[in-house]
Amino acid sequence: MANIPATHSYQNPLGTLAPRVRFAPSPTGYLHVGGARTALFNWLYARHFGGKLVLRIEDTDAQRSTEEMVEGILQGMRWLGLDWDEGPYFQSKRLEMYQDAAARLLQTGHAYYCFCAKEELEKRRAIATAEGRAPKYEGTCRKIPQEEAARRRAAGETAVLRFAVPQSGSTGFDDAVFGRVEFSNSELEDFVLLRSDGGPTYHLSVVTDDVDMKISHVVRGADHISNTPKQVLLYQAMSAPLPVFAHVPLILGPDKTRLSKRHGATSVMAYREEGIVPEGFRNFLALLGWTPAEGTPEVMGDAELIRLFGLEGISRSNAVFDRAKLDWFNTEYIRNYPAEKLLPLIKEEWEKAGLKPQAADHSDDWLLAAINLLKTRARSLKDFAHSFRAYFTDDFSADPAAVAKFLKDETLFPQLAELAELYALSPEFTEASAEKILRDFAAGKNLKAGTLINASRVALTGQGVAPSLFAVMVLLGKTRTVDRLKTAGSLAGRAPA
RNA sequence: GGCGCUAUCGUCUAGGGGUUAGGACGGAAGAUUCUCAAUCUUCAAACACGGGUUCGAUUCCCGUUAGCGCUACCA
Repeated sequence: MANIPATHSYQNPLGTLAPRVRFAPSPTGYLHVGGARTALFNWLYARHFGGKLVLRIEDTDAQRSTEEMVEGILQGMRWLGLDWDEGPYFQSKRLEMYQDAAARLLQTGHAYYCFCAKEELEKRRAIATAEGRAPKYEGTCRKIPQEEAARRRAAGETAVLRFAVPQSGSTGFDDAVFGRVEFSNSELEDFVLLRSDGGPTYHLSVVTDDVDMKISHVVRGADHISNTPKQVLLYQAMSAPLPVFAHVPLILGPDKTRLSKRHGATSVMAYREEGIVPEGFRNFLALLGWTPAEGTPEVMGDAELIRLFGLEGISRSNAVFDRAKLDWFNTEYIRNYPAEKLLPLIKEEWEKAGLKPQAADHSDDWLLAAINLLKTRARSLKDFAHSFRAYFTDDFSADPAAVAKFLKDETLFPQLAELAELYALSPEFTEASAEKILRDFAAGKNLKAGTLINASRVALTGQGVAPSLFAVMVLLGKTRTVDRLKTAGSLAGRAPA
């Protein structure tokens, strides 16, 4: 703990040297944006303090959990570069432990068997709701003497195990983000610990595991605030020290409702598909609900994020997921990445688009030069396989809007062909020479150089937007430049000149 | 419905008893003229409402409203 910055308050109720945090997703869906942000915060916290991140898969709901989702979550974490130090542990493999914990709770009088039929409870709940009463379990079976309950169990009667919530007083905790949160015990119902099939429910498995795994800081979504008092009660019943709870506000869609499928991409892998670079996504996510000290630039790499991260910077209000800002982060990262780092990522995009790059000189160096020329204009990795396609293959088509804007005048085609001849004849082919030839040619024809430049750009790249034309020419090389200028007419959808 | 949490530009947020309420994204305008998705410059844009407390509230307190969360033999 020697290198903990003094600016960050650090308390560790478990007294372990460094914090132990966990990310505990339920594999009932892919790693979604909210889950990824929770994972990220835990990861940043662990890395900042040199602690451990435990990955735990909460798959006690056998109906809804699938192996495919487990793999999806792991994939998402790997893509985001969030490595964990322990696990993944699977709750489905720790069932005995929960049952032991439940047995102890029964023994110590903190739990009791409930024989009420599920259907009956549902009916009662429905009536209570209809009458405007709180649909809370009345504690009917709490009155059953222990011996009688044991007898009925032995006779084979099915039952769930419920936690006996204190009937008065209140339960609270000091949240690192929200401060003191207090709930009256009368608001809490005798929640189920063990289902009738003997499987644990969420509350039991979470706190049993968090205690067993010596989790010092529970950093999770704010949707768990209301669950926390039940868990606090469980810690107390188990005579275990409370961890620090830090609840993180939720991420909402643009309509301010909880982020969900109807807001588009919900799995983080969908962002990879869209050409988002992981570090950019991570940076964006980190700033949703957390702000470092004032004056820090928003673009921060891992090291900076880890150095600055702390629970005290977490906000208490929900944050709206702003796609435009994500895209901005993405462009920042792409432009600041060295081409060497971009190349493998871009190769994936080419593969996905079925594009086989034909480098002018067949070398990676050429590809890197091309990437360096283009990267300041990229918004997504996908651009390299789509709007930048013409740089990497001769098999491309023109953007109709660009043609309409710069290449609609038919008289341009013979001019471009003539210009192409000049280039073909020129012994020199540099940015300066290419520019001189074009400008001289334009002057001779009494044409505006800009008109010719713009037309050439479309002819060469199929796009209305590109880097400086002469840089593009040199990059493409003389042969391609000449060819494309000559065939501009067919590219524009007209008969070849 | 009950309980809990939250409330500063459209969005992410800084700030905090007296400020021209700051920044970033996005938007608008201009510059550049070889395009803009590049670059530079400029602009618009917020303290939810009502009561207190106070010399003074956006800031503290209470209420209202709104949003979100929880209210399962899901997690």
